[in-house]
Amino acid sequence: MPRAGLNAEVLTRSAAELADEAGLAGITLAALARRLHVKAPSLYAHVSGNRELKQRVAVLALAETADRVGEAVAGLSGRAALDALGRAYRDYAAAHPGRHQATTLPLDDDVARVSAGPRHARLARAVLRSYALAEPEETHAVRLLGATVRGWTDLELAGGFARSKPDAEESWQRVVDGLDQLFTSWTAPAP
Amino acid sequence: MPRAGLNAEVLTRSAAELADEAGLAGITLAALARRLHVKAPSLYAHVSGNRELKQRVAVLALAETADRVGEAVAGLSGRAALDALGRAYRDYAAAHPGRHQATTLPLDDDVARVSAGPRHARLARAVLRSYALAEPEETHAVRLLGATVRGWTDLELAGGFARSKPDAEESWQRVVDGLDQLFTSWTAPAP
DNA sequence: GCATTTGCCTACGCGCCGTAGGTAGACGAC
DNA sequence: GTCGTCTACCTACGGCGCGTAGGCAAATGC
Repeated sequence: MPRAGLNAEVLTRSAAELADEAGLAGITLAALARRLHVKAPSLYAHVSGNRELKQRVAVLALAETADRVGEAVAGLSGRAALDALGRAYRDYAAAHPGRHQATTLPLDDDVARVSAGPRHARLARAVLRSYALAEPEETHAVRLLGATVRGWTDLELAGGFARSKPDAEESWQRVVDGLDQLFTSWTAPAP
Repeated sequence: MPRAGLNAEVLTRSAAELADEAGLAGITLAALARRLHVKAPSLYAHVSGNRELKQRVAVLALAETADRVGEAVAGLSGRAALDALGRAYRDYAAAHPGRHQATTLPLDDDVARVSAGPRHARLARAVLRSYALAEPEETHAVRLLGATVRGWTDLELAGGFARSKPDAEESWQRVVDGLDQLFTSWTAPAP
């Protein structure tokens, strides 16, 4: 029998494709083995099990989104940067629903440490830089932006906007307008 | 053997407790049967299977949150209503993480129709009424509010704010300030 | 008190998980 | 080149959750 040339990297990429086709729950050692024309127990030589596999997909997805967001916002500031950042997240989730779902898994601490999570925070901060908010206000703004983009993406992916009237895209533009306006006039807390 | 007095209602409540203790994936016919001191196949007399069980928990959770939010915002308007609405969601998710998670399941169309989903939309609309936005701007604002609250809740539950410096509560207050300010000065789109 | 309905049971087959232990391909030593 | 050694992949197995089939006994109707 020839060797299949497996390793954790190949398994992770294949598992990510599986997730995009069949959802996060579709990440299964058995399904992965079928896809790679290998028997399931062989996979345990490369990953410790189902849990690790999913975490690896999550880490991959976080890195890929960070890459895309980074490219999307490069050279932009203000409203255009907000739009580009949100759009990058939305587009990635639409193109790779399974990976996006993996993104919402709670990561083990040691995994989280090597993930692109902090990069996402830095990207949001970079986008907000043009609004020149002083700390701790910038952190509050980063959190608002993060929550809104994430919530929007999840709702859109779940079809929450598909059945009601105004187009999701139209609403998105107004939301970006709103956030831009808000960050522009963001003030320190009332005493 | 005495009868256990099971029905779909009892099963759903028990499954919801199970979810809060062990996560959404902890909703298992086998675990539910153990908890009810019954054998697993007996449960199929009351629910069609695992999928229906989870959907029932989701419907229950949606109804419970809508109840809480409704009580929380009663008699309030403006910033206080925004704060109360968000807090009701956050508190519910913190107290019932499994049920909250169930809330994010995509529901079958017929299940969605009998769920409290529309009630949530009406509550958001009611909270925004005091800002007197004309359509379609109110719808955009409802979506922004929904996305932000949902994203915030998920991030907080996932521990996203626990490891970094400013308190989640402090940020939340500033976010509510921001949303209040935004909705107050919300304008029609530039031509 | 008997028939029917209904609730819970045992028995079973399937699929996925993860472990144990075996075998054969790749690879360096000489 | 042949001989270990390592490593990649294998078969075999036990465990558990799902869901179906079919049986018996408790509740219910007449």
